[in-house]
Amino acid sequence: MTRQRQLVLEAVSKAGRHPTADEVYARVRRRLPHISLGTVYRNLEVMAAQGLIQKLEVGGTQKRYDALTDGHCHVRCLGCGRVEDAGADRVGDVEAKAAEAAGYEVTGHRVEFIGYCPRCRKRRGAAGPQTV
Amino acid sequence: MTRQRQLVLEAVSKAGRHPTADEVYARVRRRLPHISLGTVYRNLEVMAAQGLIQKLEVGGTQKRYDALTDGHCHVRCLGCGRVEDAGADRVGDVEAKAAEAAGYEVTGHRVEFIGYCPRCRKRRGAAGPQTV
DNA sequence: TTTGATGCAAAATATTTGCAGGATA
DNA sequence: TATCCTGCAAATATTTTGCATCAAA
Repeated sequence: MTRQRQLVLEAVSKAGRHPTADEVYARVRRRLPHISLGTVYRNLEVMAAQGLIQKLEVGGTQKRYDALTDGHCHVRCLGCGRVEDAGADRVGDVEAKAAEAAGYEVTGHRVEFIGYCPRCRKRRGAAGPQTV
Repeated sequence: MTRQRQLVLEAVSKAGRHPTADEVYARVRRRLPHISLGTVYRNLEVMAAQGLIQKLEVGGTQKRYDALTDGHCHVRCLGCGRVEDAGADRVGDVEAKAAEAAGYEVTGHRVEFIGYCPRCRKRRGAAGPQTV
């Protein structure tokens, strides 16, 4: 755990609203002006693999990172692209639950399951689940 | 509806498993060798805006396109990246429903709601929902 | 003739990687 | 010393855009 990695982790936690890599980069540079974007990406990748943070990929052109690693839901705004948390993991009536979240006008939702297809299940041994 | 657009639409339908833009490009080129990748992207964009197809953005580095425009669920393989359909729109017990789907070993799921945040709701008038 | 679509190439965006040097154990 | 990490720069990968031309209404 180098100083760089420590600061990247802190930035992801403190940035709050699911920062993108360049938001993390900007935040870390306030304290470590010479850190490189490559280092930020590498550390985000390493910590996501360790489960310290979560890689989101919720749509839009950039990936986002999250300090909360449980599988909670998100709301994404079609207007400005912001992503916010949206309640419990297990969802009953998804649309209704979503509507509660922060006054959003919900136009839809998307559920994606993640795992291994039959072919990949055979191919891999006891390897742990990869990051998303 | 030009011949190019027609063929792009056909390619998305026939490719079946949520093709990426370059898969669509490759497929259309079999019948129209001089079509450009730019044209493919432009037509995918136009048709997604019209609701003829759906832009998926389910994670990974590339966007995917789908001829089915209802909000069904997907399973994505962490090993090979493939994306498949996974049952009904409204999900009761998401993990269980997903497990049914095509023998996947499901390691998690992700729910994303899409819509407009309070600020953007104010800003926009009667404009229809944008594509995802 | 006006409008919109195309092909091509270049630009923009986001992320990854090679490499030489540096820090750490 | 051996190992892992860094900064920098260059390379990749994906998507978008400018522009001259083309096709159709």
